[in-house]
Amino acid sequence: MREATLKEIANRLGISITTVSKALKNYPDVSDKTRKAVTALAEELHFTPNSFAVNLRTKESKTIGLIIPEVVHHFFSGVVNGIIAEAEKNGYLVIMLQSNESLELEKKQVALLINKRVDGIIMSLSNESNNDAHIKSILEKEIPFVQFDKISKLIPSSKVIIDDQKAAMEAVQHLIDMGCKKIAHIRGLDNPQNSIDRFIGYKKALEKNGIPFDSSLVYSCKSITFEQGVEFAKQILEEDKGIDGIFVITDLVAVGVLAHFNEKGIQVPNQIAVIGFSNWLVSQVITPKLSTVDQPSYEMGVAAFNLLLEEMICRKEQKPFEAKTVALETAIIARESTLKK
Amino acid sequence: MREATLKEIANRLGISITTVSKALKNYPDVSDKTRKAVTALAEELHFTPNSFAVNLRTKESKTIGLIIPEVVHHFFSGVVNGIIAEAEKNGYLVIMLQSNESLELEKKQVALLINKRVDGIIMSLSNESNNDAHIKSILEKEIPFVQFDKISKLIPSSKVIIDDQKAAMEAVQHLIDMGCKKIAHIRGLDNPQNSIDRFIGYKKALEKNGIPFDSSLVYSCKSITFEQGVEFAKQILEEDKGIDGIFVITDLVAVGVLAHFNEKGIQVPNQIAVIGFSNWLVSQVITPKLSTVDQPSYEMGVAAFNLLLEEMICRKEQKPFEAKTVALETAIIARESTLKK
DNA sequence: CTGAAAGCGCTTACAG
DNA sequence: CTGAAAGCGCTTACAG
Repeated sequence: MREATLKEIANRLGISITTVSKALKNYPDVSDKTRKAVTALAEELHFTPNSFAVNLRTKESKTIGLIIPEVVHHFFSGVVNGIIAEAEKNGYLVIMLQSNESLELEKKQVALLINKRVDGIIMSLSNESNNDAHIKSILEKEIPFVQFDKISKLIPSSKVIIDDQKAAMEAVQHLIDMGCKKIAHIRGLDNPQNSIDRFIGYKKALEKNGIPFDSSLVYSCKSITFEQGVEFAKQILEEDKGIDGIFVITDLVAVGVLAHFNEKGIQVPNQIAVIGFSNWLVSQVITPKLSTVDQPSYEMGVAAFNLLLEEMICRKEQKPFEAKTVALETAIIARESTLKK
Repeated sequence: MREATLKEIANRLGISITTVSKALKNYPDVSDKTRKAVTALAEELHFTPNSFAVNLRTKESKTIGLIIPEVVHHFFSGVVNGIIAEAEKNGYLVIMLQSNESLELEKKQVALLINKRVDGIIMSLSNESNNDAHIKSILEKEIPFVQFDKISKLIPSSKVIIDDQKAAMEAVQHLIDMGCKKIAHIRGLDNPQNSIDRFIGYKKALEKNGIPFDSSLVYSCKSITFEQGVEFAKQILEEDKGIDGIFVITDLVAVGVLAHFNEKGIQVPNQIAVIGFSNWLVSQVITPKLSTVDQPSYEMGVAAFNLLLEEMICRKEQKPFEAKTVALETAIIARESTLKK
């Protein structure tokens, strides 16, 4: 089946392509009669404008690029949802790419998106990535660009983040409010900013409550896994330091802690309370249900797209654009693992 | 920064656009000297062909569309990974859209992709979707089309599936092998093919083992949720029919069953064994660890893209194309919830 | 109110 | 080996 074109409609109606185009775009300088004839025939032929031609003329693709380290994480799929939905609402489609935490791949993918001439790029950096040339090339070409979650502070673009320090402080405060006196922290890897910030938040909360910081109560993950949680739980029981609350870097690890405590018959939260971070699905279906910090992933996606849209509009209208950083609110979700009876 | 064009290169070098184009595309009828001059200048100017113009000329976008019900599911993110990676390897980019299980949205999204003139579409249907007009319109326009996972048999397109009947049979056989005598099935919604096939597999396994089918042992989900699993677990205990094994449509629901059994002190698997389907992350971190059926999600994505590529090539070369169905192997993952002591 | 014309940036059949 | 020309399908400034 051949696709209908403006030309075909024009020929059939014995009018010019110009007039057909105007009629379909509701330009005011077309007679009602002509407009009706055109729209009727367009409908009949299932005419839709050839987007390749439109792109070429308007120099816009109404498509944006999205690069993330991995969708598999529950958090990222939430963000992806938000971006795609908000983009669709605004007439944009989203090309998705995954760097799999590889700087090499990430560079190639940025080049692909630039060649594709997407109208903008949203990105969460791979762990290896920082202020590299490929990112600079985006900014140099003045392609609208937004970073989210795993960002580089060195790159002057709009950003969407959460306040990890504050969120961690609130989590630890929650444990304190529940009556915990000796609170351990299972922290993340050394490098990532959010791991560092959550650790700082933990310390600040202790300080604020006049609890002395004790570095022997901090356990550093070698990997972010269920098994790592089991291991530290075991260690904590063996050491028997009187710990009565644990703030864990992320839910997956916290679930490992709970699994071991369950096995050993430790009463959670009455003997030891546990709070995680991220509000994964798994935290709601584990027994006891895990208290955690909710990151608004969908909203993060929405915010990221809207920042991008703002920049795309500014660039198009040749107006000055100033990068913004949006920090989204997190929320403590108190469930069984901290609500003492 | 203005983008370099063929015209600019031609002007600077005092040759024709035609020759520049040919030189860059390694046509044989260009002198070595000219070719070198062209490639050198192209490099210097960071020339990349304007993809909008290329699309218009070649009538190809080197972009495919992907519609899935939800990325949040661990299974779908695996498939998405596979599709994106394999597409990238072959020079294609992927526009992703989510139907959120809404037929309405799905229809709009198909229209968006058609208007966008993607080179092909890969899709997993929403639960409400079947042999609807929007799908037919894809086939009528001869847009290469591949279905995966949640497919409609009525639609004559290539498909990538698992053999749900066989997988379900194996799951139930596993329960029987573990000594279960009275096996219940918590089945999925009425419409989806995989829900139907798993139910058929359940019946076949019983039949094969000479166990009479008892429709009162089949529980039909109204929604695929944790809560639904809790509810049926409660009902099963109340009815007290002597059920000693349950095959559950998917892990999320199975986890709900386990949660309720844990709460009531039911010994799993010794009193009642439970097996799920899909091998979600959550099934490995729950106590007891959930036995399940592993679906090869990444491989499914790779296979789906390759089937699509095959069709895209055939269409382009105007060769006849015949739809194929690829069925991937599943595997029983036996964990604590079925391994009786 | 209508339409001829230029042009977006490329590709390719054709002539020389 | 090189290039003029047509054309992909649209948009829009301009003339009438």
